[in-house]
Amino acid sequence: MLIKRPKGTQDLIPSQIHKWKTVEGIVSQTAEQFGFKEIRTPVFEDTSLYVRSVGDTSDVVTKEMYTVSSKGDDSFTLRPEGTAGVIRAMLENGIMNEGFPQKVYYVIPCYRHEKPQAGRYREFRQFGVEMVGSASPYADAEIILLAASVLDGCGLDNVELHLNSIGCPECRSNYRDALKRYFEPHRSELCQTCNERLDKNPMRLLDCKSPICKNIAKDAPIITDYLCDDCREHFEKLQKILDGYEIKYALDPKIVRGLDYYTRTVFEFISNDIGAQGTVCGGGRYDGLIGELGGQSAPALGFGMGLERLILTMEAAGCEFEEPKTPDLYIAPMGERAQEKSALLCDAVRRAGYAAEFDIIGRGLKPQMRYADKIGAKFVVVLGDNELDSGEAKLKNMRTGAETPVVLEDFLTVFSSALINEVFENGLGDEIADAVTESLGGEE
RNA sequence: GUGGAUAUAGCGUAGUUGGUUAUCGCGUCAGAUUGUGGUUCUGAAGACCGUCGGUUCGAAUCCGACUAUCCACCCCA
Repeated sequence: MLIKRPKGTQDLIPSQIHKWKTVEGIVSQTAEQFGFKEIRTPVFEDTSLYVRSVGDTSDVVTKEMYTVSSKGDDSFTLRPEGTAGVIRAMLENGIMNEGFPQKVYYVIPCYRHEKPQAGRYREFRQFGVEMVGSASPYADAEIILLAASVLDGCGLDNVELHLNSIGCPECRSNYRDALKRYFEPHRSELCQTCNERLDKNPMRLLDCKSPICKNIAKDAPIITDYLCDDCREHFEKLQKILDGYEIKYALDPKIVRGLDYYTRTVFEFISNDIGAQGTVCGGGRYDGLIGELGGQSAPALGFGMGLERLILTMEAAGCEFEEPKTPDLYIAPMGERAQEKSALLCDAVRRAGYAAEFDIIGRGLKPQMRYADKIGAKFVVVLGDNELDSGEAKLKNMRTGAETPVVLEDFLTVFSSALINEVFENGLGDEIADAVTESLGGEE
């Protein structure tokens, strides 16, 4: 019986990996364009870090964490999200003292013990960014613009931005009171979980899917009517900035993040093409978190983007992924003597910086040619007794079928010039030429 | 944690009211006269029909339990 992978995990196999590389490339390039630097932190952290940041009543902390105790009394938890660990690392390494703003990004696996479903895994990969030190709505806009640029760079244009402000702690307590006043008379009609929510976290009531609760919640007060002057001003300014960028968004009072640390701006990018778990990106501002974690209080914000959901969305939209690189040369030896020579030639070609392979399972010529074709080799050279004796071989261009004679002594020189010609004949030369003229601002 | 669906070679599938060597496609491997790929043709390997138990002369097919996967609730990326 074969051992199978743990529930909710997935293998990123060679035939799929180019999708990941494509997305990881877009994501990190865009982040760096915006001035964000990569950070890498441990996969596990002290359990109390998540209890304090994500919130001890949140679902993530109460029932989804992978917590282990190592020798002794320590309790560690596989990170369920990126922000807490990154902020911890920035504090611990004194990065906040190097001046504001501080901007970091990361591409990391996260772990949550949930029931797997389309777009939801127990191990999932997340691209995230955090920005510390700016309370300005321009910072909120930067973060949202960065997320939008990533989605755009992936070729996605049908992912909707939902935007809301949940205010500061003061606005929110006013709002909670208002909600309680509104829902209290309907208490007996609400579903059981909503009854509990009414006492613990009335904002969650707005999210209930039960038709009865939904109907009652329809006329409930909305948060944006309860924002204090500062919070309202911040939110309005953010909308103006986004309008200036011509970024489309929908004001959505139902966006209530499940992680406790959020304040003011919260947003989600939602796809309708990948099933029930459509939130591709979620984030917002968390001005209170750094103080909560024992640092000197500073405004901050960020987002997390689910890479598997991003890829699912791209697949649904028929987006293109980077093609995997193919070998420049395949060497087809025939016989023992030729294989020795092929090994050495292959090594020389690789040292010159090219991707090359030669037969290592002793196949006949025909299967080797098939193999060379399958792996997409650009050139093939056959080495047999004839070639070794005469010191001369034929270099075959696999796209055109043309063969050029090569003296083995000069193989590298001939091969590299053939490869350059191939790049131009194959049309890539035109692309390069176009790119050059475009960058010079020329017409044609 | 709560529902619903599904389970046949590496992948995708057929299998009629239970009947003997379990389909087909892709992929893999090998051939189609001398040492050259993509197309075509031929052939081969590859499945204890998810697991265990039951009904029956006989089960991939019917029944039960279990397991796994998928989808939805919930929650979130």
